[in-house]
Parts: sequence; structure tokens; C-alpha cells
Amino acid sequence: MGHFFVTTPIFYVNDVPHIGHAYTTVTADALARWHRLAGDEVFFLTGTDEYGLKIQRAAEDNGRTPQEHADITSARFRETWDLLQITNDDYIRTTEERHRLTVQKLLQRVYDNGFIYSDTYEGPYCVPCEAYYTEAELNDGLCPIHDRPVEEMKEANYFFKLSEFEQPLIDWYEANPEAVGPDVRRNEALGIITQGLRDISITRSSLDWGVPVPWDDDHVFYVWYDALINYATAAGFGSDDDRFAEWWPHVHHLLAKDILRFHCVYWPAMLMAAGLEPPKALSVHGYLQVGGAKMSKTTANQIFPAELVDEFGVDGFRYHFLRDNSFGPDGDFSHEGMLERFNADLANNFGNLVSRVTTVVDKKCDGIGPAPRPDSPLASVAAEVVRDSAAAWEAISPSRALEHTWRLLRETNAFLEANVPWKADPGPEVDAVLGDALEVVRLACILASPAIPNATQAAWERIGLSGQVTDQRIADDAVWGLYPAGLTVAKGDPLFPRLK
RNA sequence: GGCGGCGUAGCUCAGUUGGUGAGAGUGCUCGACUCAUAAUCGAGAGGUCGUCGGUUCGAGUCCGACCGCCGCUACCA
Repeated sequence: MGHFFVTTPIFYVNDVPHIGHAYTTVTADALARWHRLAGDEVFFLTGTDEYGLKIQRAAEDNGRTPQEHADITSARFRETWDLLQITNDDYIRTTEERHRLTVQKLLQRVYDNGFIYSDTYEGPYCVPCEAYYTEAELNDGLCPIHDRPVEEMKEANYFFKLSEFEQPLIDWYEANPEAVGPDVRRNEALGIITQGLRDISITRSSLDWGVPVPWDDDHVFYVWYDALINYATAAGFGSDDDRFAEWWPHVHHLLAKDILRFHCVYWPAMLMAAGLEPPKALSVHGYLQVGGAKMSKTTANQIFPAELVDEFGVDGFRYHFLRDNSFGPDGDFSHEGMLERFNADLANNFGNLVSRVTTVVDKKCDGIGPAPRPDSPLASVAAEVVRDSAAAWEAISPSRALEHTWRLLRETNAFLEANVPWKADPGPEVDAVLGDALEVVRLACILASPAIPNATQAAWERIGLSGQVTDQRIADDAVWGLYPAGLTVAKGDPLFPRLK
């Protein structure tokens, strides 16, 4: 039994939740649910990032205070996660008091350790990026990211001595080859480091929407620096030492590739500077593209979770994003693909299997479920599937885990065809076959519950089991033969009606 | 320019340290079945494993070159 601390990035309240945010969050949720099944102590954190010039200006444009603006957008993220039945244990907002205290405490330590110094900075500044550029980085005087004019800014800044962490970071990467994955991202991060790190500006004096620098009232921390620290805040840094000791550094960060630099370079360095351990693991995934193009506000091709939930349901939504794209490379979202996957896996396989099994039990066993055979031909398949699915979840490969789980469903459909219990007269032969099939349904409910929590609970109840699927434990319950004889099995409407 | 990655059936992808005839799911065709959500089961068609060359008894799997795509990074403008 271990500790599994999983995080999504905190999402910037300048944006509203779309399927890209949901992709990361649903994955984190499924992993959290899996680890709970595995018997681990789980702490699942998500939240919102609320400081910075962009927020301050967006708020002004809307005639609100920055806090009001953040409150509104943060609530939209929270509502979306509620809709998707995300089981986060905490929801952190960077404007909370607990976060201010932790940021100040942690960065004061970095300051005391001598890794922060004051200097003036002058140069072209892009407001949307909230970053300075060198003249060389500009394209015809425009921001290379946003392709818009930059502003000449000059201010006294505090700088973090990132340059001093070049070698420590390289040493850390070499000592922890599994820390950043997949390999392509690890190489990328290592490349950034080995090409040389410059000190970075971490404060702003030109705005006040941020966490105040404890040793200098005229400054607030640059939004990215306070944001990363949310992970430490929620783990109890500076407020609950016992709790922090329990959860740190057993943290597993999930993130998209655009924020790799911050998470895989700056964050470990900042932790080292504070005398803390870098994260245990950082899993970087790609973008969900739409029709091969990056999803963005400017191209207006964003897709929002609620629209898809209306059509496919919560389970259909979750399943698609977990199963259809392997976690790592860019994936392509298409409505046709989602429909195809829904019908093939959820309607035709999972849902239909539950329907046919419950119907035949109703007809041949008077609706009373018989027991499975200890030596069923499906027993060894089930054991393999449990093993393979577990390994895939551990390896942060939800799509593979579900692929393995679905193998059990396919084999059971073939098993039923081979034994045709619907043609035989009631008796021990039929009972044996149906008992085996019911046992598969029980096991599949456990294994698939991280992805499709509602349908698995419903199926669980249809085959007469009580309690919650989520209360099951892999080691004790995902074992062949535990479905008890004598339960009332109920037919019901299709769990996943086919969609057109 | 440097570093890294990718290119395998229509589609999405698996293919450990090179070794029986190259796989899965999905889609398509045909057949079976009818308990079930026009679901399921079986069979089949479909790939010169980006191209060329090399190492080897033997390469999708190693080496080199090239083509195409992508990521990070640098520089010139």
C-alpha cells in the first residue's frame, strides 16, 4: 500500500474549460480512482491559477475586480469537474490565503538560501505571455508567440539563480531516469538544461495582482512562480509539516507539453533551492487536436465538455478520452471517432454483454444468479486481464488498461456463443456458463470503474451485488470466483444505447 | 544549423535485448446465430513494415544516407 499524490496543472482563469483541460483532468481522475481500487492512499489535486497581469486586465475590461473575475471563471472549472464526476480531494485556488502563506514561506527560504537577487530588467515585454523577450527573439518587433506588438518595460526585478542549477538538474535527471516521461519529453527537458540556463525574473513591481514578496512590499511574484507552488501548498508545506512529510515528494504531476519547461526545469530547480525534493514523476502529454489542427480560441475550434456530455453521457465522455488516445503523443479528436468508439466498445461490448447475460439468467435461472465455476475457462483469462490492466494503469496508460479489460468482454462473448446457454434446458450446465458470465460482469465492473463509474455501478446492481464498486479492492476482490450464488439479477434498459 | 522523435493493414495503433509464415481493435466482404442494444460469433480480403544501401545465416527490429512530418533549441535576417 503506497501513497499516490496526483495533480493536474492549475488552470489559468483567463480561459474557460475545454476538452483539452478535461483530457488531463479525466486522466488524473481515472488514475486516482484506480489507485483507490488498488488500496493506495490517494490525494488528487486540481485547481485554478488566478494571478497575473492578464487576469487583472481581463477583469478591468469586464468592469470587475480581479478577484471577482477569478471567482467566476474558477467556478466554471469547478462546475465542469463536477459534471464529469471528477473525484479530486482538494481544489486549490492561488488567491487563497493558504497559498499566499506557502508561497511566501517557500520563496523566503529560497531567498535566505541565497538563490534570489535583485536587478533591473529592461526590454520588450509581451503582456499575454507575461514574459520579456530579447530583441533577437522577436519577429519583426512582434511577439513570436502572439504575433502582436510588445511593450517596452523597465522594472526592478528579483531574479532566481536558475543558472546554478544546471548541473544539479542534470544529475537529478540522470539519477532518476523514470522521473520525466515519455522519453521524448525527458530528452526535450534535458536539452533545455544542457543548452544552458539563464537566471530568470520572478517578480513584478508593475502590478499588484499577485502574491506580495515578503522581503519587499513593492513586488509581487510573477504568476508562474507562485503557480507551481500550489502543489506544495496543498500538500501542507508551511502549514502542516506532518502532512507535507507524508505526501512529499510522492507527487505525480500530469501536464501538457506546452508547460514542460516550467514543470520539468524551473519547478525541480525551485524545490532544490528551497532544500526540498523534486517531484517523483512528471507525465507529459500532447495536445488534443481537432481535425489535425491545434485547438485555440482564435481559430474558434474549441470543443466544450458539456456539449459532448449531452450527447454521450458522462461515462461516454470519460471513456473516449481515456481510451481513444494514448497518453503521451498528440491525439486527434473527431466526432466520428468518438461515435465509433462509443458504439463499438460501450454499446456493443460492455452494454450488450450485460443485457444478454441478465436476460438469459432471467429466462433460464428465474432471475437468480448462479455461482461461477472455480475452474472456468474464463478464470485464467480474467487473471491475465487483471494483471495486464493493473500494469497499464500503473504505467499511466489508460488506453492500454482499458484495451486489456475489454479483452475479457470479447472473450466472454465468444464463450457464450460456444456454449449457447439460451438454447439449453435449465440445469447445472446452463448455471455454470451463466455463473461464469456473471462473474466476468462483476470483474469488469471493478476494472472499468475508473473510466465509466456510472455504468459499472448500474451493472453491479443489476447482477444483484450491493454496495459500491468503488469500495472494491483489486487484491481482495478482483479475484475469480467471488460472485455468490442466489442474488437477484435484473434485466434493464440498455446501459449505453447505440448512437447514430 | 544543433538536439530529439515519428513514418507498420482504409482508420487508430502494438510490435521486449534482431529469429517459426508481420499483429490487435475498428472499418469492409461473406457465412453462422438470434439470448442480446440491426448487438454477437466465425471466416476472409487488405501491408514491398517511408526510400535506397549496408552489417548478419537471418532485420519492421541494428548502422548509414535520403525523403516526408513534428517537437525543442540556436542563429541569420
